Amino acid sequence: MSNKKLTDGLPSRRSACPIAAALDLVGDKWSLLLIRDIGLFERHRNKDFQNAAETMPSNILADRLKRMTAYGLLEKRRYEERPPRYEYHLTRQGRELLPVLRELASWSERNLVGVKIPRRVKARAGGTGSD
Amino acid sequence: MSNKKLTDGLPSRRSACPIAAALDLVGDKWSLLLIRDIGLFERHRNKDFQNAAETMPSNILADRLKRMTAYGLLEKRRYEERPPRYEYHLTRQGRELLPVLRELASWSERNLVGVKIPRRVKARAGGTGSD
DNA sequence: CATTGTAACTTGCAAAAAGCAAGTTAAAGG
DNA sequence: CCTTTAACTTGCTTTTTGCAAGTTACAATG
Repeated sequence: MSNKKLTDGLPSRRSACPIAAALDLVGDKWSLLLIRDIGLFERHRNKDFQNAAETMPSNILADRLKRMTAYGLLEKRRYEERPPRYEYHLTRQGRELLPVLRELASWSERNLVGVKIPRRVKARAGGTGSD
Repeated sequence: MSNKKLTDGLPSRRSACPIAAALDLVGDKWSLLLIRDIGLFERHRNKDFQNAAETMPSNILADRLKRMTAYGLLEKRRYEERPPRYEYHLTRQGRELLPVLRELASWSERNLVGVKIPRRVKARAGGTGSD
């Protein structure tokens, strides 16, 4: 009955930079994975999202669906009336984010396959000449 | 002398999905903006980053530079010896993220120019047919 | 017609990350 | 010595995320 924090103040732009503006909308931990689920993995329903490999918390899931619907990236459709059930689809704007995801995936496959995440880092100077 | 939290446990992959893996590395609020600063805006030094339009907190900045250097996305170079001064450059891996940023910027320019962020949202069902 | 089941959320509280301001370090220059 | 500057670091507050349990609207079962 009372939306409080997460759904109230939607983010304002940090700057005029288009990259920053895009990240203000979808630059959090989960939004782009939801776009991936819907646009690339044919997942459309609440339960489908919960069955994704990443197990996103249900409150965050609900919030992101709401936010991205409000932004116009997603569209919420009732697919069943009498027990009211819903599914989410990408709008044109949402669909046009897929090339970003494909670039990310491509980068990941080229550069990250089997990347070993270091445990403890000191990050001191003195370039290793990785160029 | 004692790194504590932010620099210690580097993120582990949420899943085997390459998109998720990429976002585990750079899917936070600031990392991609730093890649942008270095790769697109010719900013390389601590102070340059602080002069960016977005005013990132200095502790977060330090942490992200350290993390991304540890990941192999950035390279730290000493450009002056006797007062020790450093600058950061993209490695090949870091540079190959730029197409992702270009896609993001392109999406933003096509879909977000002058987007009015709504103030308060209820996000109820009943599609508006935005497709 | 009470009981169980299920999708789609919502709520409360704890944990983690981000943000802010002030402090530190290593030197140069006066 | 005293001030200045780049490049961080530290302590503390605020915001976001995560977890677990609860709620709502029905359908189906017995």
